[in-house]
Amino acid sequence: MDDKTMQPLLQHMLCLDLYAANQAVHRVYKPLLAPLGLTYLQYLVMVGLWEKDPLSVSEIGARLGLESNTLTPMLKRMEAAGLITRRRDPGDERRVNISLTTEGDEMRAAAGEIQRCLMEATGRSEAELLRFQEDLRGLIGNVRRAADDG
Amino acid sequence: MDDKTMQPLLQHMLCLDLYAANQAVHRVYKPLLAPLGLTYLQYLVMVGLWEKDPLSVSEIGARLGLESNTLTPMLKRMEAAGLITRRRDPGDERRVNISLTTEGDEMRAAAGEIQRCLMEATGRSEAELLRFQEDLRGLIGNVRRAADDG
DNA sequence: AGCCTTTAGATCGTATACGATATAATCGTA
DNA sequence: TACGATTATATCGTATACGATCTAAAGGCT
Repeated sequence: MDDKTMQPLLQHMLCLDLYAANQAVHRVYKPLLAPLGLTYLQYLVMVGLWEKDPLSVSEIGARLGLESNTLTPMLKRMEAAGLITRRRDPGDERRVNISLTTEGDEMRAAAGEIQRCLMEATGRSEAELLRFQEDLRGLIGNVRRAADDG
Repeated sequence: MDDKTMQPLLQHMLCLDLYAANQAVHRVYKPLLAPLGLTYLQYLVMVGLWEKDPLSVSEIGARLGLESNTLTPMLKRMEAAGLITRRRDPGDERRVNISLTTEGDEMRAAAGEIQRCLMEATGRSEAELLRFQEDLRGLIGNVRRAADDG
């Protein structure tokens, strides 16, 4: 086994493909979200709020794998854009409840079409995507456990 | 079909899983790379240079899907850290050749072990990972084509 | 009640990302 | 050979990410 095979070749690295896949998906979303004035991450927050409203900052963080250091500035931008409101929870003053404004709620109508575009962009059937997603989630679980242990 | 099924549920969104997968891998790498003083992205650049040296900025960009607006500042940081050198190509003064310093080249030795840790973190066999990677690359290709067309 | 710990957000500094734009070098072609 | 188009990199502004640290509120325990 020579030097070449001992080192991680870029073309063999799964991490790079995950990086590239995420980037590619991000790039499909951007032009679809631009007319709504939403970034990719902001869209993911909106999807969460369309499911359940209100959500605390940490509840949003649990869904997206992010913490207040990333979320607080972004949520302030979304508040300034008139998409959401931020209010201290009366029952627990540590928590900040995030709610959709009327304007934010009305964007929900555009989301179905965006999701359809994404499905189509993958060139896969719904069944294929579900199988792939299941595989991906198993891998995520393993990697997260490894990160927490190590 | 009610409102709920018309909207993209967060738990069904593949994009979120790709986002989470990338994040999880990133988090496994970080502590492994910290002793080397490398960020995740800087590591990916180093891997490229361990394969071929020198590389131009755009050659690195083609491998990582990034452009000079991201790479130039990062490469300057790597230069300041003594990992690489940046020199204009004498044959084409538009190009900037990136080369490893002796210190940068010597880090190569640590890369094999890091790669092994990552493989292990996935909890998958090499064959399983290759199959998954092939699937992922197919999906990336489709999504990129969709992004370029649309 | 007093006090220690935990929890939820916020802040700061640094490092990606990327659209838009600028600049200089090279190329193509009339 | 002049000159518009293209190419390679750099710069700027804004938006993520995240480790480290701070503050305030809540919880637990004596």
